[in-house]
Amino acid sequence: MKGAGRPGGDRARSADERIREVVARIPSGRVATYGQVARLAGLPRRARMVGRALRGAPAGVRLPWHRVVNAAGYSSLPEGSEARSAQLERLRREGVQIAPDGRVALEESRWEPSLDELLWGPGGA
DNA sequence: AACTTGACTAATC
DNA sequence: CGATTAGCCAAGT
Repeated sequence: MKGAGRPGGDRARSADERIREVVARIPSGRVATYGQVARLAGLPRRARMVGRALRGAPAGVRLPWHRVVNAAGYSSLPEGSEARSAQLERLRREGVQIAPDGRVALEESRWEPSLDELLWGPGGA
């Protein structure tokens, strides 16, 4: 049969799936950047794909999407949008410091997964 | 099938 | 600091 494999190789889960897994591990009170998530998901330089994955994430899949901000420390959601304020609101509630202009204190709150944390997810045990 | 968009980013000017 | 450029690539037109 011809439909044996997924395009791009079936040795791994889909990119979207891996991205979601990474985002799901970001601890409360911490934030990660799109590029960082991409890298951790094994997709270096594909930051845009992270945004696409989150945007297309079904409502049923509850992910801490609000813990992902851009490399400059700002929400990448449209300025003035409800989603944007919701994101900052949630982060604030988790204890993340946010400047008056909406910039997240990346230097202080960036998630730096330890080796243990990384091995934790995929059937680590 | 060509072209544009976009929850991005790092480098350069 | 802001503007541009180049890299990236799935989806949408």
